[in-house]
Amino acid sequence: MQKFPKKERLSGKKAIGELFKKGNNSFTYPFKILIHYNDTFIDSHLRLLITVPKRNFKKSVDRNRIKRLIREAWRLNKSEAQQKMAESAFTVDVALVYASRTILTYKEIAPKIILILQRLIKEYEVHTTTSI
RNA sequence: AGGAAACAUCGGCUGUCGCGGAAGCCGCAUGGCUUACGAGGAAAGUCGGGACAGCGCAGAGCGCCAUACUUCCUAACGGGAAGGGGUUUCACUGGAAACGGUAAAACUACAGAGAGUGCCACAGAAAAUUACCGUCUAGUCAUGUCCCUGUUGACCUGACUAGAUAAGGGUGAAAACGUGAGGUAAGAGCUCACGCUGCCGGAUGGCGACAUUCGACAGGGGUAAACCUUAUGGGCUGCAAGGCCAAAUAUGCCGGCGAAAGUCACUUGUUGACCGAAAAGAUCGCUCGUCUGAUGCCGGUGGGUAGGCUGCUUGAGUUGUUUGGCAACAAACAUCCCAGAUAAAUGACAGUCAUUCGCUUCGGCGAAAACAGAAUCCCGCUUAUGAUGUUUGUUUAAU
RNA sequence: UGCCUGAUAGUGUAAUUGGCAACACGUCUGACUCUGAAUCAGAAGAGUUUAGGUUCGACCCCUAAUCAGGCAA
Repeated sequence: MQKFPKKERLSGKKAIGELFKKGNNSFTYPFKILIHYNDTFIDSHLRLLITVPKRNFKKSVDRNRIKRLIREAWRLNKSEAQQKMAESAFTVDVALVYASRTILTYKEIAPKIILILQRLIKEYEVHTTTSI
């Protein structure tokens, strides 16, 4: 099943503030990526936040479309990462900030998301070994 | 065929995977399954107006703000409908001219400039009860001419003084009713004829704005999207309003804040209490009024929390028929329940069928598909928009 | 969500009862210098964010739009 319920989405002023304040910053075109490891388990093992800045896209139609495409790509490809993290005792928060100024199609976005998820798995393995 | 206005609709179906709340079922529970439903005409701008909610009643006067032809519609509006007046354009037409008449189209923030104040650059004599040049009359002086040589004759020209006048002075965006005649020392609506405009009164038509007509009077520019006058309306704040629950905490720190006249008490003074209502504060501003008024109030600063439920979607509602009305719209009857998210759902991929465009070897192939995304709800306005269809009237061509 | 300001040469600012759009820096040309900078002289560069209206006349007044900035919770 390739679902994407509410629990796997990051929400709440406090959690988002924490993520943007303490998260590790990296960049993979066209996304700016923020990752933060919570010490305790909250709702789900992997939580995602999608952001499209209003500065680059003035019309809410465009912002909505980009967010929907990213969410769709994430939903269809996230299962591997979720399986790896299934036994851990903490939660990984991820924020994707869309940094391009043009609207990409689904066929362009999907490979990038797959790439980002693979990197995420590698980073996760490093994090677990060092922390233990 | 072109362009205009109004209204309606924007992709359909199948498959695979998802999202949101609702209802039902299963489960101790996290949850799972099924069913139907799930963006717009502008959801936008936040420009008007309401509903709803809260605020130490919101009251009076002044100020402030908004609106401004009439009637009607509406819950209300700065919105809409119908009508009136005006402006511009074009055609025909009357007249010597000034200026009108008829018909059509487009536009119209359209109360008052004859209540008051201000302003009108440059140019022009003058920009608003004018007077520079000019024109005319009278007087004084000077020069000259004439002859009847006058104490002080007549006339021409010039200067000065006192008055009359507003015809002409070609400027300007705008010039003191227009044209013609009379009249006069010169002139002037000073008078007359024709025409124009305004105001008052009467009559007729219209609910009314107003129109037509008669009489009398007047002819003193423009600007109120300058101040203003008149009339009407306006309490303020907004669903992040407001209510409830949970969690957390600090009556934290700094500054400011009064008591007239009077009574009582004893510890007789920077005392306490009563009465009273001052300072201060609230009500958009000011004055009054009202209310609060000491473990209190006001201002500043700082700490904690920042989760959930409700408000929340059944409403000036949708669709249809009939009736009334020129229309906006209203009434009656029947019918239906039709989004409620919260870092924020309404989607992705594949195929196929329609629509439009281009190329066609007429088999097809390729491409495109506007403006744009609900956030308390509703009625308007404004702005952005590619098509397709229907209706209406208009222009051109043909019959 | 609800409000409030502003928009003028390339840049920063002026422009008052509504009457010729101004100043500084920058740019360009010339002079000075072996060359450059500084200095001196001169020139160009806008029609006032856009559209409509009021007025004889609009940066200024009114209406609508566009863009930018700010405030409250």
